[in-house]
Amino acid sequence: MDTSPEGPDDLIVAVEQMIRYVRQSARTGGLSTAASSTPARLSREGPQRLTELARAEGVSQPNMTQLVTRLERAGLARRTADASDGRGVLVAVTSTGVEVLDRRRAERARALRQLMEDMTGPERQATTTALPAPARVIHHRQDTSEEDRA
Amino acid sequence: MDTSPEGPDDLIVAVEQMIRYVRQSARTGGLSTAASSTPARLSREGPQRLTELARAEGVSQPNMTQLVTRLERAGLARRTADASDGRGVLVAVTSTGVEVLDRRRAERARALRQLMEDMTGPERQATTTALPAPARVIHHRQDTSEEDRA
DNA sequence: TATTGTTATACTCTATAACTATA
DNA sequence: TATAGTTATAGAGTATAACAATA
Repeated sequence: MDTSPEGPDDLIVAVEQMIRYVRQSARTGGLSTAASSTPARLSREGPQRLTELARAEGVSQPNMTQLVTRLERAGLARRTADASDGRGVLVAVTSTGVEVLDRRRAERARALRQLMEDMTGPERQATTTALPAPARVIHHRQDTSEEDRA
Repeated sequence: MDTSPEGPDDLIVAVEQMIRYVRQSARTGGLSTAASSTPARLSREGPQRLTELARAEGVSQPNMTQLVTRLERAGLARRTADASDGRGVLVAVTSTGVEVLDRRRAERARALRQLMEDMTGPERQATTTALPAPARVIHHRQDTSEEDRA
């Protein structure tokens, strides 16, 4: 029943190695994946409610509370009161946060570019073509399950 | 000097999404990446010294001490004294550990297979071809830097 | 009563520094 | 003195449960 000759095991190993590599490269910028994903979203989509953020990032509300506290301490994000709802807070990225994001993005891009320079032409070609595919499928899958929950 | 039309940013996003997906799927088995990588290595290569393990996994010695302690508590690994060196310990995977690894491997394979079923034929083809390429380059890069250190 | 956010608690994963025991 | 391993300490990142404030 195997669709691919090598079986999925090789792919899993490949993905795990890529995970390690990217995580290490990401750490160079001083931010973990969790710590950078939220500022990135805030910079993309503007200030948001804490609950909304937690849901969007797929983490628990207490987790997001802590994460935002850490981001605030690092000067990357800011809490402001929500004028329309006394219970809520709005979380926004700071200008420092945006700068750090840009720097980090550049570093990761450099790491990935260097990785691809070490590939053969066909490998590079195939990678460029293939990599967005799993992402697309995952994205679609997540959207669908969110609709299920709603 | 961009080699690819889309630029590396799209690839980074793709990789990050894959990381999240695989991490979530891996968690299903009850073991994090760190907690499963070491038993996997032990099952592949046999019992090893703690220091050796730490170096191979790229973590600090205290980290490995803790990790092995957790694995022992979970019944997945075992410490034995090294007869030839009173200071050392040998870490081995248990039969339970091997079973859990197998189960986990199957679960991940299923997740990945399902992911690939949602792809178009060409996407699937390209993914199978491309995914091992970054892994190969990363692997080579790690080997080289280890030689540098030695 | 339901929702928003925080606090309390606990566990994994990670690191560095200090320590113990053996070589 | 150098090496192997553990303990101490600290911080990120994650979760659930309990709580306070507001709607």
